[in-house]
Amino acid sequence: MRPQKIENAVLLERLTEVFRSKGYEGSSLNDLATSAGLKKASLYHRFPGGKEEIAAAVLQFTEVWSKKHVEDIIRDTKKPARQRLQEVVHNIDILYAQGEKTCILRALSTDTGIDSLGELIQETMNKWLGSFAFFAEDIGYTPKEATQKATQTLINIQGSLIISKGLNDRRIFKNALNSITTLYYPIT
Amino acid sequence: MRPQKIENAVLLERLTEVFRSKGYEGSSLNDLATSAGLKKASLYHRFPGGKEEIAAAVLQFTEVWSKKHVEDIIRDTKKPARQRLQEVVHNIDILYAQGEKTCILRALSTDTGIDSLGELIQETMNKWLGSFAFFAEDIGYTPKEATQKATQTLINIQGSLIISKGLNDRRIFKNALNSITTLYYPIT
DNA sequence: GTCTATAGCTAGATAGAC
DNA sequence: GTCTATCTAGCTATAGAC
Repeated sequence: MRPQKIENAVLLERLTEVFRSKGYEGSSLNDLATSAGLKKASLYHRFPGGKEEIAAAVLQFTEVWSKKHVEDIIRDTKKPARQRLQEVVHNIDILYAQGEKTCILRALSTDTGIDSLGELIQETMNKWLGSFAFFAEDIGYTPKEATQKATQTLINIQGSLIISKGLNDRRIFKNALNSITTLYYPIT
Repeated sequence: MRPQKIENAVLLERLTEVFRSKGYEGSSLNDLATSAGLKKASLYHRFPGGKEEIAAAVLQFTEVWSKKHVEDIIRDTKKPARQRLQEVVHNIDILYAQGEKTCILRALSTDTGIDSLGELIQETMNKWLGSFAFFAEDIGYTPKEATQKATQTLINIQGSLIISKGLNDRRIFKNALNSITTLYYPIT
């Protein structure tokens, strides 16, 4: 029972970064271990299920982050609506480092062929969708409109991240983030 | 000088499918060779540069496809504008198999670390962007508006592919494709 | 809990027969 | 041009010392 060299939250953050930038197959256990500041065997001690379990843990960690920085904020009806949206958009901006970093859900959605990962991805995406739809209904849109706006929000985020990186122009991500606000509060 | 077992275009189509579904690192040379109906060594004969050259060839093949099925059509001012847009949207629907298949540009944009691939991806995305912007200007939008609409078009396509797959709901892709038309021809 | 050492395998890549 | 056979390096994963 030695002391843990790296705290769990920090460990998961570091592991997330590796998967994010290299994808599932592109991230070797050596990559993961090195970035974490541990040796391969130590990673296996923490995650006996190996790479698959690490990826699952990373996705669960993402879900926890999302609950705190997206869901809980946007559903907190005690705060003014506009402020809630603004805060969440700001957190998303930080999450993706102004468009520099890709989405972990996307990075782990290709290849693999591991069903459990797909389910975790779907779970988190659904929670984002539900949260934005809740928000839209809260400020007066019909359920149908709300779902449409929430869907468009996710599309704008994911799409702009890809186009931003592909065209190597981070302004595209920035503009897309701004467009989220006008999606809910149109300039008439 | 034996006869070629598989024609070049067919070969590239098959190789594209592998990279598309498994990504760069996730696609082994055995995967690629098997799907192509050749042995590894034969692939090396066709692509001496190995996996990297195969990926580059696949991206160039994509560029040729795009010129024929997107650029040339949407820029053909002899045809009515609405019809051109409709044809291109239809081709995109087929390209992504109604949202079932991912984008090869996206699949090859993660990991790798091979600069030349990123440049090819950027090239193709830029051509799509330029084509849709040309179209928007052609039907009366200002250059600035045109660029915005073209960008939003690419965002909607890429974003809806990801969200569609992530939430396992192909209607999201279908709706996004429909929204492209209203983006250029708003229902006032 | 972390480490070194290593097993067993598959990856990308090449040599040479036909 | 395609194939079988093979090399080496890197992969995932485990055993066992501390």
